[in-house]
Amino acid sequence: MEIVENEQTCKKAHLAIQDTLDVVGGKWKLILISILRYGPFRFKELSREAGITPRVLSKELKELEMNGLVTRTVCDTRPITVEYALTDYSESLSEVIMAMHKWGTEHRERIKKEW
Amino acid sequence: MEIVENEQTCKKAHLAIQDTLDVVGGKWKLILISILRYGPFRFKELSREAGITPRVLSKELKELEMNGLVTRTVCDTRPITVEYALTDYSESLSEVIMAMHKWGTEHRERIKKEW
DNA sequence: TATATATTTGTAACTACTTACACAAAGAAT
DNA sequence: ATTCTTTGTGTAAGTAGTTACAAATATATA
Repeated sequence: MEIVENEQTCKKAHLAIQDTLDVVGGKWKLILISILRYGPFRFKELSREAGITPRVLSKELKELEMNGLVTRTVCDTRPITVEYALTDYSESLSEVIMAMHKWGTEHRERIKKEW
Repeated sequence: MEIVENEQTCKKAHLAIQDTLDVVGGKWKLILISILRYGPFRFKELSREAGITPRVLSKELKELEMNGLVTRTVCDTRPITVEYALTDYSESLSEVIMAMHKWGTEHRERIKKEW
């Protein structure tokens, strides 16, 4: 019985990871969220900061908006500008972001020391 | 000066995230690691458990091995079997894995309650 | 009138990722 | 001799992700 239970726990575990990846997986979403943690950005600023083409940025932001992680606000300026900001809900991702930030930093240090 | 400092911090932050994604980003690596946390798996078991084709599994495991996260052990059985296991270093990813596991679980709950 | 701005979208090309399928090795079982 | 096993690899085909480029919109400036 132990083995079966463990198997089911294992399956549940990676389904949970899968759920997360479905929302913030891919090449850009976590990068964009980590940038927006520093404040709202306009479309072009985000594009430049992340090094992402407008075509893809537009698609990624739409998906983040649909998942309730980002808001899109049209500003009444000439020409019109659009501001993207994180939602309160996106705060729930802070542990994920911080853990990845920490690991990336430490891993880079480790690689450096190897040589 | 504040703005410039903030800009640099922001850039550093998403470079760290990028470093992490370079190692464990993509569709499969975090899934595989989360499975291997339940113990060593043989090639075919991993393939079945993750729902990944042999062709891709082989490539992913090689990359994980190159980055010091997984070991590959050939067992002296007939026919030969190969066991894959996590390294000690992979333990450093536990915060990332656990944070994603937690978020995925809670996000699924949230979605369920919406309806 | 001509030009410039910011935020997209449309199209086509290109690259990367993933799958499907067959097959190789090497001994074991029938 | 034939078939089965596990762990892969090779090839080709298909799907998804990304880029480059042009253009639309609406308005301001020269």
